[in-house]
This record gives sequence, structure tokens and C-alpha cells, in this order.
Amino acid sequence: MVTESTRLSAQDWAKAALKAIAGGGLAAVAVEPLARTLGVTKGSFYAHYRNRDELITAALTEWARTHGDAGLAHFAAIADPAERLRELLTAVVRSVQPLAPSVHLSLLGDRNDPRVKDVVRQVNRARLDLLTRTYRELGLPPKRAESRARVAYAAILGLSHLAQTDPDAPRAAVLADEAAAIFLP
Amino acid sequence: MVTESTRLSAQDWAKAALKAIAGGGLAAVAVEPLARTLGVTKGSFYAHYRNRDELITAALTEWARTHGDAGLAHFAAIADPAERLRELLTAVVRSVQPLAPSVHLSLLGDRNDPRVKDVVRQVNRARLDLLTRTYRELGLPPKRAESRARVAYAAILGLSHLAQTDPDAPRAAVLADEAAAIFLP
DNA sequence: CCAATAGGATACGGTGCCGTATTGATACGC
DNA sequence: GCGTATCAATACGGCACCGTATCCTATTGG
Repeated sequence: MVTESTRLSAQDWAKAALKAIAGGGLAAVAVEPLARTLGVTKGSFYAHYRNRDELITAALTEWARTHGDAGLAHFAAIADPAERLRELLTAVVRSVQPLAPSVHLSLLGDRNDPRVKDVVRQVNRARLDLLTRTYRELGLPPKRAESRARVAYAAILGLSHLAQTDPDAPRAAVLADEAAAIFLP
Repeated sequence: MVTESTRLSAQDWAKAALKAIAGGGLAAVAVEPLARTLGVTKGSFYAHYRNRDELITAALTEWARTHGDAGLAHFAAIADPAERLRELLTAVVRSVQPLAPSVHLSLLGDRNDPRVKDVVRQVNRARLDLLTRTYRELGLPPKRAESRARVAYAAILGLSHLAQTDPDAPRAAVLADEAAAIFLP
């Protein structure tokens, strides 16, 4: 735990909210239960946010920031497109393994909430753009680069989806090979 | 509306529950709101189910039935594996377009609920098995058939995910071509 | 046509959560 | 050290939903 100090900050509440989202969607972002897991009463929550909605917005914004362009900077900086793509794929396959609860997947359950839809669209777009650019730099014509990126990203999302429900070890190595064979050329 | 008769049945409640799930996950399965949309009061609900949990279980079971082996029967009956695969892909790409709320996606938000996890695993397994079998019949060695099926199915799931948040017309034709180019050989 | 029964209406108590005071404690600038 | 801002505890009213109990109505089979 990083939060070993005595008092809580707005950030702490936002992080707790994200953890709650990963576990049970927006419905799990409830002030009183969150306060209980944080070891305080809800009274102090309203010192940081005006209401539950503000907390949700803050948490979603934080997520979009760290998972959009910001989270992609490391990969975007790789000059060689082939290596960049390889890095992206292996990073994904590695991150697919752990049963780490995924905010992204949980948000699918709340995709009707306009804020959620916005934020998910943002993150998806950032990733799709990077992938599309990469495929273009690899020589694919624009149109094909775009649809190829779309299918590849879709596969990535789907794999993380399957990893959450399937208990069978997805055998990262095998999957990485398969994904590489399919999406690298 | 099919339900033009006067009185409601347990099935009607289950269908309404599924619609609610597609719209807002398990949290949206609430007796009183459902009763309101059905034009009755909740008093009559308890003539069909003992409690909310029983309704949820019934709805999930119904979904698993229609989306597992039962829903795949039509495709499983196609003898030629190449044609079967093509049919599967085009069916998917076509179904990806409409913004039809998807129960499957909404359930991702509630994947921690053991009942949900079970039912999603069931459906995924049925589809993965069919795909794996198809790839084997196309000549792939068992191991590769399995991981190929996994990636292909992941792409399918991911495409339906993207279709829900992206307003850009996913250009079914383009996607179908791309998917075919990637997953057919 | 008349029970018996399945579906429906109303009303009630209980629970969990939201948001608002209000008051108390603790850090920190000065 | 002292006050001021910030975090925290307690207590309250309100709302939405669950589940039960009770009574009502309309089919429907005989």
C-alpha cells in the first residue's frame, strides 16, 4: 500500500473508485462502501467531491489519461514500426494473463452511460490510431491499414475478455506466436 | 410486441430481465422498475419467481441456452468447414453493425458474479469448440487450430465491442474482407 | 355458471445508499 | 504555539428497492 499516511486525498478516493469499477462496474462506486474499505466514514468524502457523480467523472478522466495517449507514449516513441508492433503485441499478450481486474472490461457493462462511452471511445481511438499508423508505416495502403488495425485491436480486446472468464491457461507463448503470425506481416 | 395478451408469464419477465441486462447489466434487473416497464406493479412478480435472484438465474440460463450450442446448431450443421467458417464470419460481421444492445457485453461488467462467469464461460466454450473443430477440419494441427480459433473468436468479440462505442460506420464490407483475409486460410 | 387458480393491486416494514448539517480532530503556515 | 484550513465522525432526512401480506379480479375447466 502506498497510502500509509494518515489522511486521504481526492486521488485516493479516485483510485479506490477505479478499483471498485474494475470489480463491479459503475454500480460499485458507492460512497459508503468505498468509505468502509478505506477505513473512514463517508462524512469525509464530501470534503473532496461534491457528490458521487463527481467522483465517477474524476475516476474516468484519470483512467482515460493513463490509458490513452499517455499510456501509449512509450510505444509511440519506438521508431521502427515492425519493432513497435511486436512490442505492442507482446505487451498485450503478457498483460492478458493475470486475472487482474480490468477497468476497460467492466466499463463495457456501463457503456450506455454517456461519460463512459466518451472515455472508452477516447482510449480506443488513441490505440487504434497508433496501430493504424504503424501498419501504414509498414507499407499497407491507408484503407487496409485501418481495417487491419481494427481487427488486430479487436483481437487484443477479445483476448483480454477471454482471459477473464476462461480458467484455462491461455498459454501466453502459444498465443503470442499465433498473434504474431497473424498480425505481424 | 408479441406480448399483446392481457396477462404476463414467467417468460415475459425473463425476457424483460434480459433486455434490462443488455441495457445496464445485472444492476438493471430490479423488480420494481421492470414491473413499471411491463405496465404492472411488482406484486404480481412474486407469483412467478420467489425473488430477484431467481429471475436473474432464469434469465441467464435462458441466454446461455439460446446463445450456446442451441444458437450454433445452424452453423454446426454445415458440412464443409470452409463454408462453415465463412458463414460464421459473415454472420458475425453482419451482426456487429446494429447498435443492438448486447447481453454478452453487458455481462462483462458483472463477470465477478459467479453465475455470470459460469454462463459466459459456457457460451464462449461452445463457440470456441466449434471454431477449433472447424480449423482442425481445415487441416490445422490441433494446437494451432485451438490458438487460431481463440484469436479469431477474440477478434469477433472485440469487433462487437468496438461497434458499441465507435460511431464510425465500421464498413461491414471492408471488415468482412479483412477478417476473411486474416482468418480464412 | 361457478369454483379454483393464476395474475394483479395496495400497503407495509426493512435495508442500503445519497446528500446535508454539525461538530470534532489534526496538520501546517506563520 | 496558534489559528485556519482540511480531513473525519456522527447524526439526520430522504429515496429507491426488496420482500411479505392481504385482498382483488379475471380466466378457465368442469
